[in-house]
Amino acid sequence: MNAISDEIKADYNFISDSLVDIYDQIMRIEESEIKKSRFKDITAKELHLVHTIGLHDRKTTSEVARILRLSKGTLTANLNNLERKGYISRLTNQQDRRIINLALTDKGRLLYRAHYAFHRKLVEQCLKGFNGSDIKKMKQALVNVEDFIGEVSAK
Amino acid sequence: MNAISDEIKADYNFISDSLVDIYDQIMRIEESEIKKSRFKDITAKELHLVHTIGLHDRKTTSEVARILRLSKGTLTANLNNLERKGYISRLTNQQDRRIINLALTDKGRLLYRAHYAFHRKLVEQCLKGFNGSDIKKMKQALVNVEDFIGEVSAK
DNA sequence: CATATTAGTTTGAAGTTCGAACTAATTAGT
DNA sequence: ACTAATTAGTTCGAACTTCAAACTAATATG
Repeated sequence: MNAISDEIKADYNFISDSLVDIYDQIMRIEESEIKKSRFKDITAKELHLVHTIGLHDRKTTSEVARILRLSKGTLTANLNNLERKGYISRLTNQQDRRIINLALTDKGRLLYRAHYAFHRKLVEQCLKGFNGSDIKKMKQALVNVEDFIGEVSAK
Repeated sequence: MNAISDEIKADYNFISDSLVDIYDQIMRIEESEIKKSRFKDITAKELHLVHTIGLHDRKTTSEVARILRLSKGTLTANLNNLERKGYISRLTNQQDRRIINLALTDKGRLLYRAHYAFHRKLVEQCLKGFNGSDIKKMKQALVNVEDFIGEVSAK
């Protein structure tokens, strides 16, 4: 191994180690920020579910379960909690009355937007001082990770 | 809003939306990869704990609990499981016999290295085709996120 | 029209997490 | 030196999450 290679290795290790802890911390901060707001009764997991339902409006329970990789039973339990707290509503599909379409209530949409704004602020801070070509590189890095995930999953 | 600003906005949204799902998927893949190996009895959470103990050798139970932001009771339960499965050992500190120093067993170290190698491969794929200055930008982005987390936490 | 399939809920068991009470070891105060 | 206070880690019970299997209701199939 020469000096340049060692340097790159050190960079990779730095990035790898950084990434591990950052997400835990983001999760924790998201929850603690939300608990400072008017939405005190929401956990990080519930926030994640509200985010998913907001992003995928009026999807069925089964579809949302598949997206989040939760069992249907688990999702039903989570939905009961969020419905009780007034963040989501279950809409019986009139074409096929077995199907429930999930949607956010007004309160749920407010939470969704607050959460989304926080994410956006995080990304803005992350890319502070980056120019167009830097941002393009970042997008490429994310696409690379998605590809890697896809490859490993397919195997 | 002009055209350039809208484009940047779209980039931010793309990055923000990407990030949300990627980590869930990485967690899931880490667990499923590990279950294909000889370490079938390990969950994603346990893997995370083994990683932390490997990274912070011979730290006390309380220190590890603080790092992972788990209660001491929870950590004790997790350590019991990992000790039973043979991945970690508790070393009574001879200077102060209240203190337990945590360490990986040989088996635990093997798991740690396999997991670390997976992380490294992920980072390598992520940064595929990046030059030295691109990598520097990536590091900067991570430092920016850490700073943001620090600021929000301090408030 | 009976049967099979599908969507979602219920249920019970297993596992996780927390925080308070507890035990054992060490340190501080007098 | 002796008592009290503190500290490290464990135990315990309650609350919550998760899953998978059994179940109910609605729709599709042959």
